[in-house]
Order: sequence, then C-alpha cells, then structure tokens
Amino acid sequence: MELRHLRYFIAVAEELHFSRAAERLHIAQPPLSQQIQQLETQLGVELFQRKTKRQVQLTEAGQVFLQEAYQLLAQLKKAIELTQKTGRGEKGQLRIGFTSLVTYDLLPVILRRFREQFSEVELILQELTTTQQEQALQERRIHVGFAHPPLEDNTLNQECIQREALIVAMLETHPLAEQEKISVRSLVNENFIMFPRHLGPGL
Amino acid sequence: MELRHLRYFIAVAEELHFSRAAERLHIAQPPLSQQIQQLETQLGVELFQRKTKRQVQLTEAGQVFLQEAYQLLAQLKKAIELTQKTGRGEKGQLRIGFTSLVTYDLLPVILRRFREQFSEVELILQELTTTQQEQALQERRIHVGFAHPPLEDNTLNQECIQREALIVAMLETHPLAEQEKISVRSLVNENFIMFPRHLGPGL
DNA sequence: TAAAAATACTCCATAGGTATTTTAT
DNA sequence: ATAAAATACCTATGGAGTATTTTTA
Repeated sequence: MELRHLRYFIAVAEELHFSRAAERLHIAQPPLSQQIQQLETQLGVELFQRKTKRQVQLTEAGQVFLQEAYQLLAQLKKAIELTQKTGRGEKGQLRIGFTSLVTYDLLPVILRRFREQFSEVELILQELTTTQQEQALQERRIHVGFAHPPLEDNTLNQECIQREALIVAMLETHPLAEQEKISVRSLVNENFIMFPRHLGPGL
Repeated sequence: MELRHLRYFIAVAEELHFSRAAERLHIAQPPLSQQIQQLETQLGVELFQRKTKRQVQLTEAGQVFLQEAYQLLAQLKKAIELTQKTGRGEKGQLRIGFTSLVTYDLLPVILRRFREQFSEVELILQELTTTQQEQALQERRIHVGFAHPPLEDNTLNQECIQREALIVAMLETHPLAEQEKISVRSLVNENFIMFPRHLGPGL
C-alpha cells in the first residue's frame, strides 16, 4: 500500500462518484477504479458497496477506513511540519555555553529576544570558560558559546558582540596612583588580584 | 511523498548504512540513495549528516522524523487491522430485532455465545414485532431479527431456530375441556385472550 | 587501496491514459 | 438513451538495476 491509495480512497469516499473523484485528482476514471480495486484486494476488504454500478456507497469497513485515513494523513502533515521546524532550528534544543562575565548584562537580554522569536526552542545553558567552550564546540556538546578572545582554535566562527574596557584598580597610596596615564608595561612587576591564568589566558 | 519513502528512510536510519539498508529492502543501493534524496528534497530538510560519505548519521530533524515515521507505520498497521476486523464483522455494531416471545429463553443464550466469540462487536437490541422487523431489515435499520413465521416478504433469508408448541388453555368448566383432542377447526367460534392481530398475524 | 555513497545511464514495471463494454436508470 | 463504472489494452513516467566515479578512512 502507498499513500496514493489513501488519497484516492478519500477522494472517492467523499465524492461517492468515481468520475468526479478522478477529476478532482486530475487523473482519468479507469486508473482510479483500478487503484481502489487494488487497495481492496490488498486489504481483503470491500470498501464500497458495488451492488449497482450507478450508486457508490461506503461499506461499514469503508467508513472505518475513511476515518483512519483522515487521521493518517493529518498525522503525516504534522510529522512533516515538525521535521521541517526542527530542520530550520525553530524547534528542538539549543545548547549554549557562557562565561561568568557575560552572565549579568548581555546574556539575559539576548536570551529574552531569542525566546520571543523561537518560543519552541528549548535553551540549555552551561557555564564554561572560554577554553572549555572551544572544546565543547568541537565535540558538539554545545551549539554556541559566549566567550572572550583570543581563541586558540581558529576553525571556529567567531563574532564580536561587545567590547569592554579593562581597568586597573589600586590603593590611593600606591606609587602609580598619582600618574594620569599608566602604561601596561609599567605594570609588569606588580602583583594582581585576578582570574587564575587558565580561566582567562587572553588577559 | 509515499509510504515507500518512510519505509526506506527507516531502514537507512536503523542501519546507518545505505548498502546494508538496501540489502535489507531487497533493492540496489543507488535507487535507495535516490529515494532518500527525493524525500529530503520534498521535505526541504537534511535527514542525514553527509559531511563524509563513509559515515551516515541522523541529523536532529532526522531523529524527529524517524520517531514520526515509526508512529505513522504503526498507526497504518492498526488502521488496516481495524478495517479488516470490521470487514469480517468481528468489530462494529450488530443491530438485532426481536419479539417478546424470544426474550426470556432463547435470546439470552444466543447473545451470550455470540459475545464470547465476537467480544468486540457491540450488540444493539431492539424489541420489534415480526412485521416491524421485516420492514427494519429492508431499510437496513437492523442486521438480523428473531421473529415468528410466516413472513410476508420472501426476499429475506429465514431459518428456523426453534419450534414451540401452541397450546389452548381453558376453564375446566368449558364444554371442550372434556375432549382428549381438540381440532383447530372446533375453536373457530370461541373467544380468545391473545395478542392483538397486528402483533402476530401468523397465529 | 578498499569500502561506501553518489552519478550517469539504462530498463522495465506499473501508474495512468484511451477506447470500449456493461449495466442500471 | 444516457450516465457511470468496469474491462481491455496501450503508453510512458519513474522506480529500480548496472556501470562507473568520487571520496575518505
């Protein structure tokens, strides 16, 4: 059996008239009769009352099959739509990696906008360092990541979405506190309070 | 799209190998590749990851479609079985007409045996006189009837399922009460307590 | 280089068309 | 007499086969 049989059967069952059904299906009447006969043979069931050639009527089994056929085609339609939505990324899961820096300001705004547009996508968030994100992307454990440059792996697509100033904070009593401008070079021998190196190798 | 596409897709999705899937389907590998491509084109969705030609893998959309395809074929199978059962009269409704005479003795036994054999058939009972049953059968309002001969309509199939004695009851003081045998003819002028004529014209 | 999918083509099975017959209004 | 389904037969689309190429592990 093929879907063709279901489609043809529905047409005949609705029209109760082979010629009109054939017209609706854009085929000739004889092949339609043949396909219906084929369907009946395969099922081993009479779907139409054929006592008289002039009056087509559904048998009890035919009525049952009609309802089933409707359901099947409706379910097929839903299956196709669901698959297409998934294919276009409008449905399913989006796994996101992010660093703590992006948590407070940027991420909530982005996620809110995304949810508005793709309400059927489930967002799965995971806090990861930049290097962990690079690895997770390679291993397909996440789909996108919010990280900090530079990246080790230049096969990954990257895009700058925000620039942030890096500032030095120090006690007023510190020798450098009096200067208007402080060069990065002049900080070389100072002690820092900051991320462990492995969390932010770019700094 | 045809059911063929679903069947082929399931085979490839399960084997994750076009050649093996083709073998399982008893067709050659190239037509299988073609049919899958056709399916993907019609859906407008990639179902398999084809980065490398050596390793076939389902996309997210493919995984969704696989589950849907399973459900569709399962539903089709159920639809066919249901239709066949209905066609064989093992499922559905059986509308039965019966006279009051048959109510107490015969009908309960018959119905009990029928229900044992065809548990999925819903029995719809309707008390009708013999003539009403003849009409109901003609108009397809009932499928079978339990009635009393003779029938007016000899186009109906009839079968004798029980013979019952017809007896005359009378007072001991009645003139005929002394006779051993009473001919029907001798009752011709008596008054009877019995069904109205229209309920049992045969009597 | 071996194994697997994709292409390119060829062929034939069968879906669909045309002509005709049957049958019931 | 007419309209509709069935039957008989023919045509041609496209599903499936064969041969070959491409690709990657």
